Amino acid sequence: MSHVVPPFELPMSDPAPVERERADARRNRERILCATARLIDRVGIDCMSMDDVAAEAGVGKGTLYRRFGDRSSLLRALISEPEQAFQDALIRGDAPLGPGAPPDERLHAFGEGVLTFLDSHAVYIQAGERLGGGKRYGHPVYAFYRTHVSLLLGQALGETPHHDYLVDALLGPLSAEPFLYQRDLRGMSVEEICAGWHALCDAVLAQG
Amino acid sequence: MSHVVPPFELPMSDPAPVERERADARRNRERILCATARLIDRVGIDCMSMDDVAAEAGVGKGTLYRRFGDRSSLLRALISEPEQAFQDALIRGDAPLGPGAPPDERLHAFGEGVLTFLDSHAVYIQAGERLGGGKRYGHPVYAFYRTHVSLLLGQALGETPHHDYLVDALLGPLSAEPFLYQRDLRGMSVEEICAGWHALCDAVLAQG
DNA sequence: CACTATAGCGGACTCCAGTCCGCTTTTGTC
DNA sequence: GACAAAAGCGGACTGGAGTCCGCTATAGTG
Repeated sequence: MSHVVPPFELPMSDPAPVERERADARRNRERILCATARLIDRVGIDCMSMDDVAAEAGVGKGTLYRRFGDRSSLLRALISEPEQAFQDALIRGDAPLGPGAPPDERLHAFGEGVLTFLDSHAVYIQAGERLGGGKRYGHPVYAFYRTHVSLLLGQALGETPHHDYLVDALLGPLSAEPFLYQRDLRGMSVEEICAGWHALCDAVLAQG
Repeated sequence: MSHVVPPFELPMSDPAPVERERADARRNRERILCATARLIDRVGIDCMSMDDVAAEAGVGKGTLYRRFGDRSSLLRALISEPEQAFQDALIRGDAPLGPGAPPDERLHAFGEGVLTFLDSHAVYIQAGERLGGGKRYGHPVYAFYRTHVSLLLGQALGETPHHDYLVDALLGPLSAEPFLYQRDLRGMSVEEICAGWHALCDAVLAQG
């Protein structure tokens, strides 16, 4: 199962204790993730109840919740592998996404990367956030992105007033809800959305 | 005088209730709204269940839902009066919020107005959106704001590429979730948030 | 005032997320 | 291998959102 990943912590949020996983726990975790993917494929993300998942996986609800905490986290877990890969690419990957390119180029590459990621996965994130309730800003991924953009913007512009605000403003359109609105309700192509974000980014970069 | 808003109709969030309201319906609507306000005051917005509201108001749940559709709409209804007043001020109020001032000034005034409104009411909107699920972009209020900002930006800059995208990007930080994040999690004052938005707005205006 | 069509009403009901707690399996230790 | 502690397990249970449908009050008409 390519989407099954060990329960590591997200980078730089935790020193990662990583205890050994019991065999039955591992088996059930895999079953649950597979069952979730199967169910989403069969009935759609909105009609998939947690009871369904437990039944499909052949485990009890208690097990499901012990593992994944809530619906939101379960859906996140489904995409944790590509999410991790993207974060790695930001830190260790090739330029311009990774280190080596000038900060403004990296910033543009970052936005494009997030939007491409959203194109594949926004539906899961959005569905998770819907019932999770305001998860976005509290999620470690947001903190990670924020640090990254803050750093790049600082490198590009130096100390500027409203630095922090502009970081959030740049990240705003890179979240699932606005993306899905633009793509599905406004009918924009991913290229158009990317181009729009580049324009926003340029505006902010020019401002400094 | 290109910045004067032509007298065409902008979409309003609450199309006039053309039909006469039955006496019992009116009585119950008032009871429900009062009960909701009382309950929020007493137990807090998150602990207030719809059953509680119905019981406190002395009506059945059916009545509650017939009236207000869902929890999200009930919470919206609580602030519909000031919301309406703000929208009126945008169309018919004094400059710079209303017509008469140059578009860039009106844009700045709009942002400040929304943020001030959010400072009082974001909690209700956010609580509603949490269980409503992605209501923001589908809500008539968003369409109204969108039209308004689009018009002002168009007057200020003329036809520019990515016009629509930038409108959404400007509106992004003016929604409840980012606002509450900035105010309550990041500990920013409303003044700082306003100043940040002005900077964003200036960046976009300078870009054209 | 009597009549009737219809808007309004209420609460039992369904469905689902998330919790609780007693039972089972695993793992480390001797 | 025996044992105890710890980790894992499962499904009954709770509580709340939103629906359904038969009953009731209202307002318009003669």
